[in-house]
Amino acid sequence: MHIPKPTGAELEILKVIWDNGPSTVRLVNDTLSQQRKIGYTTTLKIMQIMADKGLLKRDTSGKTHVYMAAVSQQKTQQQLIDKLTSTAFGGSAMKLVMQALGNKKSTKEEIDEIRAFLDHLEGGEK
Amino acid sequence: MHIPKPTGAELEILKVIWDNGPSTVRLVNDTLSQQRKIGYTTTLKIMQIMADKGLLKRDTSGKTHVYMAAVSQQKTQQQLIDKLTSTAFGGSAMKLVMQALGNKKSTKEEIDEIRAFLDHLEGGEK
DNA sequence: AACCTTTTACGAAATTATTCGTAGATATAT
DNA sequence: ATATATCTACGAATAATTTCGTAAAAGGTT
Repeated sequence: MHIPKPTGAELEILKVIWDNGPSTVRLVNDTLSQQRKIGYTTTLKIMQIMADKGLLKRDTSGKTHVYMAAVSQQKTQQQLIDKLTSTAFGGSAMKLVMQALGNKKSTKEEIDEIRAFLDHLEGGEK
Repeated sequence: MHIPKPTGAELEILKVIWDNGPSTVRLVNDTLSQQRKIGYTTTLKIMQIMADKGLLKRDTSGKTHVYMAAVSQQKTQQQLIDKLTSTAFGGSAMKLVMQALGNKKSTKEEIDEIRAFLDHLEGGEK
């Protein structure tokens, strides 16, 4: 089965669950409600849809269902980066990286961190 | 006036115009048609909407209107990166960069290019 | 048991985005 | 000038996403 890319609202929910671990609709909705106006049944509905799509798994043994992520944060992030890279950066991840670095005030620490990361990357190459 | 973020179909069209410069609906549609099935009037309609939104400007002096980008590729790319950063990377552009670099086979040349870019960045700091 | 609260299920409305058919205008060719 | 092709304008159909009202089920409490 192919798991589709999460929509905007779905991504919001995934973020809450990635941060908090397995969660009830109540917790997710309380968290989202701090950011924007959203009804309980709206959150419920989207989470049900996500379970159908395979984005979430759920434990329905109790009265209150517990939902957990069925897709990893990392894989999802990569999926989104790939999409953005191909749609807006002509397929070049490097261009995306440059753009992300360019318009950003970076501290020396952050820059050094990336340098270290590059060294590590290069070291890992055969 | 606030110019909204382009939708998926709008971004496709912007890309064609960024690549080719001021373009007619015909050219844009011919280009998009090579990638996927899309009717002429669909392309026309979206481009008209984009002009209304302020994403495109158009010269209507001739019979065949000529559309040009009203938003720069760079600014739009940055806007998309910012969105992705905030929605999927907890606001950290660095995390996004790491992720983009990490799951990517990079050549030594590309890595060196980024190093040079980092040096330049650091040099540019006040 | 009768009541109150919380939850799920369902369906449909509202919103946003995409698609295209049809009509009328404008130009080009014969 | 009539026919043909191309273009814009307009409106509406379709699709995808987000929203929430209502009702029934499940647990709690008294």
